[in-house]
Amino acid sequence: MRAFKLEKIAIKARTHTCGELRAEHDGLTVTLTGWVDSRRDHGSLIFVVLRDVYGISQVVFDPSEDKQVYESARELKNEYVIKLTGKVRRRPEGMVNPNMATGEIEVVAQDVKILNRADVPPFPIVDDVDASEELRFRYRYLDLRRPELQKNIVLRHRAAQTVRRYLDGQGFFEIETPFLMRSTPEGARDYLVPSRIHKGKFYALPQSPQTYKQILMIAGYDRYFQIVKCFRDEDLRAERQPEFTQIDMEMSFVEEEDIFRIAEGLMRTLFDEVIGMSLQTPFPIISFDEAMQRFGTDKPDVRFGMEISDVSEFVRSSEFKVFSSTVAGGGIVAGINLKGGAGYSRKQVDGLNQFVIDLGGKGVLTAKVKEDSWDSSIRKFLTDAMISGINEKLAAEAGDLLILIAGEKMQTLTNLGKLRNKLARDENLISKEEFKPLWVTEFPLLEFDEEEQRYVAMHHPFTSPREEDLALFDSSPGKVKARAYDLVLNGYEIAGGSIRNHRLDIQMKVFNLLKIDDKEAREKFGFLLDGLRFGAPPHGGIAFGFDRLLMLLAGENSIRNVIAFPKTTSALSLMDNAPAEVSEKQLKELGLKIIASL
RNA sequence: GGGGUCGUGGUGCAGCUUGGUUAGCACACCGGCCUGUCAAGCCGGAGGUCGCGGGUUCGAGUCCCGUCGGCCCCGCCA
Repeated sequence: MRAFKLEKIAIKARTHTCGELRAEHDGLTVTLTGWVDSRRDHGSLIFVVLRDVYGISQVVFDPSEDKQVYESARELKNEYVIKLTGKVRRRPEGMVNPNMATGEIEVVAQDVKILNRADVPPFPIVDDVDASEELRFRYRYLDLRRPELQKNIVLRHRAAQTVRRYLDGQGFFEIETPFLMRSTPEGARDYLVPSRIHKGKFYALPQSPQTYKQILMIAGYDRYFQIVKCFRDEDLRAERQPEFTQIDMEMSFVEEEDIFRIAEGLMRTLFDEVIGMSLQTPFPIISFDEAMQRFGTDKPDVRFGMEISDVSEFVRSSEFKVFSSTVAGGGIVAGINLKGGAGYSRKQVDGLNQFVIDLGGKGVLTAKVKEDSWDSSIRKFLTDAMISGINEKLAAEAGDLLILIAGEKMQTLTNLGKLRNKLARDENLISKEEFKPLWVTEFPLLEFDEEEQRYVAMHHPFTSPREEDLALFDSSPGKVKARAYDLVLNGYEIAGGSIRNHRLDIQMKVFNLLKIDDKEAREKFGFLLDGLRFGAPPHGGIAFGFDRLLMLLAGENSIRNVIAFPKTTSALSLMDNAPAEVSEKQLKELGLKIIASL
């Protein structure tokens, strides 16, 4: 990839790129342009490594070849931009560098021209840079000059082209949707844009093009896609940026399986063409309930085991109050088995306990499994039958560490799920080379929001309920399942979507459950509701988190390393200092006034 | 909104627990030597007042409070 040939670029200033010269070019006179990567001065022999985005080449300045050119090389410093002409020759016996793509040859300098000088950079332009991320962000143009990041950015380009080619081949049309749209209720906090022409009114930047793509289906475009920026004004994480890119898709006349096949085909093509890895399709499917039960999360990492087991049945009548009363009160006792973890020290076990307490739980109870019994503070409260039951359920063997949590069902499972991930990281149970995608389906349509004291959509308010659950709408809305699905890869949600409501009556029923009355629905989503009245086809779609997917393809653990200009965890851009104050004049034009910042 | 952690020459770190000599090391940088390096080597040199503000103290990089910023996590993210 980095040995791109110059003939394809056709720039007069140079004849070749820094990455393309090989033994076959021996004897050729070439001109290269690029940045000085390093200079090694041997007194009367100077080596300069020249770099561009395509690779690096070694240049030799030899006074016995050309005294004057040799003298001018003494002036070269790191990151100077130069144009260099010289003769390619095979390196002498024993001097070949096998770690370098161009290591068989070197260029004997005949002429060098400094196109621009450079100050000493604040950090070296090398792959294993140890500069802080803060510094790298401030000088992002230098950071982006590092081969490692250039590789990621080029990988991103390749992936985007692959997406376009694949989806075009599947009959999708790429259609742009507005960035300036109206703010809608539900979901994430919007980024707002004040209107100058209509003072006091605001546009919102899209959290996703959701309504537009549904409108496109109603308009008959059949298959739509877009590689598009989305904006959410929420707090950041290693895998979350305030603006991020989605591969957004929507299709008419489809059911879940149709979308799975397209999404799987896209994944296969991406993994094959971008990193040369073949994925097995179809991907396995598990339900939301099963994911929660076995992994304590709706985005399980299935590259390792350590699954959660519910052991409530064994301790229901235990003398240990914490267990028996939890189960009696409708809660559960569940646990995971850290194979070979019996060697954990008191301090390590305390650490696990504190981890769960920090998550808002009550802590953990542990048992070190011995040949005939347990080494545990709760041993004395449990009968032999209880212990062997739990042992069997958790597949416990001597030398294992069992970690149990008692409490409300969802919280217990969730905390065990987080503990499971933490332990896998701590114990290095995760293979870096492996990719294990799976579909998670049968999500609840709604979840109860304690803060707002009402149901909110788990996916989004346009998601269709399952036909067979319509009867539950009035009696127990919390039990209604949605026709929604997530694609999970190695513990990351990399895509999510649903079959949408194309029938107006069902859409209105969902709005009513969300406590959005007819008037508000009409006001906020009138255009979409009207559209549903004029011949809306059944439709559904999915959106991939492009940055997250690239992070996994590139083997990075932060989304920031696959985004050219990312923001910090406090949503700042350290290079250009956004966000920034604006002039009085600008505010006045917008009819805005800043109230004292708190 | 909350928790954790970090902030010391250009860069990465040590020093902080037990306040007190010229704040130490490595890399980078500058000068010199060196014809086969590719983490080049050898010799020499310059460069910091410890994120910022306040406090305690005879005395603060070191203790306390606040604040700003980076990173990680919880909440949040349909």
